[in-house]
Amino acid sequence: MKNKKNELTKNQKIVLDCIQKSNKPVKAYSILSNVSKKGLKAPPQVYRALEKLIEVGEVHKIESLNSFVACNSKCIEPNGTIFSICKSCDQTTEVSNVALAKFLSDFKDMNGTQFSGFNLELFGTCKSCKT
Amino acid sequence: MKNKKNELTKNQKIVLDCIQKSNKPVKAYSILSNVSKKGLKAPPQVYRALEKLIEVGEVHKIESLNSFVACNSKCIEPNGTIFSICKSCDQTTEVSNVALAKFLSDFKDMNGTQFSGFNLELFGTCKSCKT
DNA sequence: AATAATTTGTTATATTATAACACTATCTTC
DNA sequence: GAAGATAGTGTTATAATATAACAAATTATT
Repeated sequence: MKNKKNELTKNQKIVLDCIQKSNKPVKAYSILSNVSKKGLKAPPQVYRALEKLIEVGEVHKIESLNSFVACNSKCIEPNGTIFSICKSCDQTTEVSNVALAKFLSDFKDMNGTQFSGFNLELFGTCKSCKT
Repeated sequence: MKNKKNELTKNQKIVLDCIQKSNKPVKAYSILSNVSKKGLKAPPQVYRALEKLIEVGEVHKIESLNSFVACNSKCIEPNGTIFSICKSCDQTTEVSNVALAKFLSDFKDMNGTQFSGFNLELFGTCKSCKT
């Protein structure tokens, strides 16, 4: 069942706020230490908020970094994520490329069945790390 | 520097063999318990073998499952991996689709720079889980 | 208000992964 | 084939990531 106004709860807001304020993917325990002053003192509190935020699409997990980012653009693809990740500094940005998103969404398996979701992580070197 | 014959070492062979015998991605600690009878008794022994096997391309890590699979096909793409993962049973297969691989390899960032690598995980429901 | 569902706070513990160090084996080159 | 370099091994300890389980509090529904 939903929240009355379909809004995020206190803890979920606190965690989301923390993630949004970072310009890089954040690790769960880093979130935990950042929000401990706001009353979230144990891992489950953070992980539960993360789970919900991911479910509603406000947050994505960067699997290869075990880290979390806020959804910036309002994703162009509801069933998939595309990230560009700097191998050197972990700076990560959500890639909004219509052609790529469409290619992936439309992609079918050998039996012609469409996949229900995808996650693409592109690795490279970011601008600041190149110089 | 390489091994004399450019071969895998004993521990690397043991770990690779264990992964190849599985029809699903295997977790590091599952490998550990499977190979303990062959003398690998501590996590670092497994993780070091995995690191090398990944480096030489014999094994890939499935990030969203924290698990490892053997490279079956000899990948069509040297710099990227594409997996199809069953959401229900974790059955995973490496996808060898030339068009998709080419699309991803050729994909460029906003500045026109090619990425150096990619990992794509496609989620769906496998044949046996559908029935 | 009574019930149901969700969220919270908390403790404990499971799971995944690496640091550090002493030692051994192999490779290189002279 | 000895000396130094490189890579792999065995081991202990611990770091980092994530979840189970349960009681209490909050919010929504009737």
